[in-house]
Amino acid sequence: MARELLEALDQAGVRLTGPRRELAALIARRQGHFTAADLLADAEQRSLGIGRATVFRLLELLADQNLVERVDLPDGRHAYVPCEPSHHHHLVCVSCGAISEVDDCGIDAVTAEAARRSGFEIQSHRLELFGRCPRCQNVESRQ
Amino acid sequence: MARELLEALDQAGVRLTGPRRELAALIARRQGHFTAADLLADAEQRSLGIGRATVFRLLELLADQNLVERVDLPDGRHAYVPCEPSHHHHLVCVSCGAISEVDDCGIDAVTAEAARRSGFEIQSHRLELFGRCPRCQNVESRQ
DNA sequence: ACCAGAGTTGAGACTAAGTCTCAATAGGAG
DNA sequence: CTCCTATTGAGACTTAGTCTCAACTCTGGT
Repeated sequence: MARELLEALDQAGVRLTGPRRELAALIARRQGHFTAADLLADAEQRSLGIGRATVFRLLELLADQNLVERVDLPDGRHAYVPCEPSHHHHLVCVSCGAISEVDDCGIDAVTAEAARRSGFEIQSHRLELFGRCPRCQNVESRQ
Repeated sequence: MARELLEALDQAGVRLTGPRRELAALIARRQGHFTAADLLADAEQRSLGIGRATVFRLLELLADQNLVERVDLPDGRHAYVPCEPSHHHHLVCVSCGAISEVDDCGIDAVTAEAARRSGFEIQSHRLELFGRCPRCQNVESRQ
């Protein structure tokens, strides 16, 4: 998956530098969401000597390319989720942080209805679903 | 509207102190969303001598009572919206910040479908719609 | 293989957002 | 009115993110 990220960055016309390769690898080995601080900690732990600014800059780049999406967790923190560049939404497991992608199953009808009632011209929307993933449900029911 | 906030706080069993009354009034006179910094600036401008911590504490209280909802703006900032305590979503005008409430017109079907497909047990969701309110549409079309 | 120059980098200062602590204060129940 | 406790403001502190700048390193052209 690190490869995909790098290819997409290459497509975007930016340089494939050492730090970017390393960060791409770190992102790839993470599952579910992660925060900028997580990435920074990973890099630090491996003594990669990557600066704070570089991490934020890469995340911004990836977000611009829709390779990563910013998700606002219920507790107010910001997390990032590596994902497909197409429009979709996320299901976030509140126990383990696993992420599942959801495509637009009917949300457009909801936004259209809201637009009709309110008179707003809707430009974008954000839907985030929080719950427990199948694995965490199993773990809990076994206890 | 300040009165409603205070009554609700009273119901919640907390003290109706001076700072809380003043902040409630400030919130009431704001339209649309506002950030903690906005409130703080309001208070400062009027030399109310209200501390930063008090503002955040009140917002937390109000959020607990669902009298105010936290909205994550597209630019990543956190804003608050005074609103009805029932479950609903917000339409945010990206030009002027006006807020309109939207009740659940069909979103439950979407979450149910997402749950079915993914196996997640969905506990909560957040839907935010961004666009231009009727007034801002008019203003722009007149220019 | 080399070079030049533009894009990128890390360090660290800086800002903004939010939390925490603690002594002083002020609601409000009785 | 009194007393107890919730609440307060100040300010230190933490965390998230941005900015600047000199040094470095990709990469396309030769």
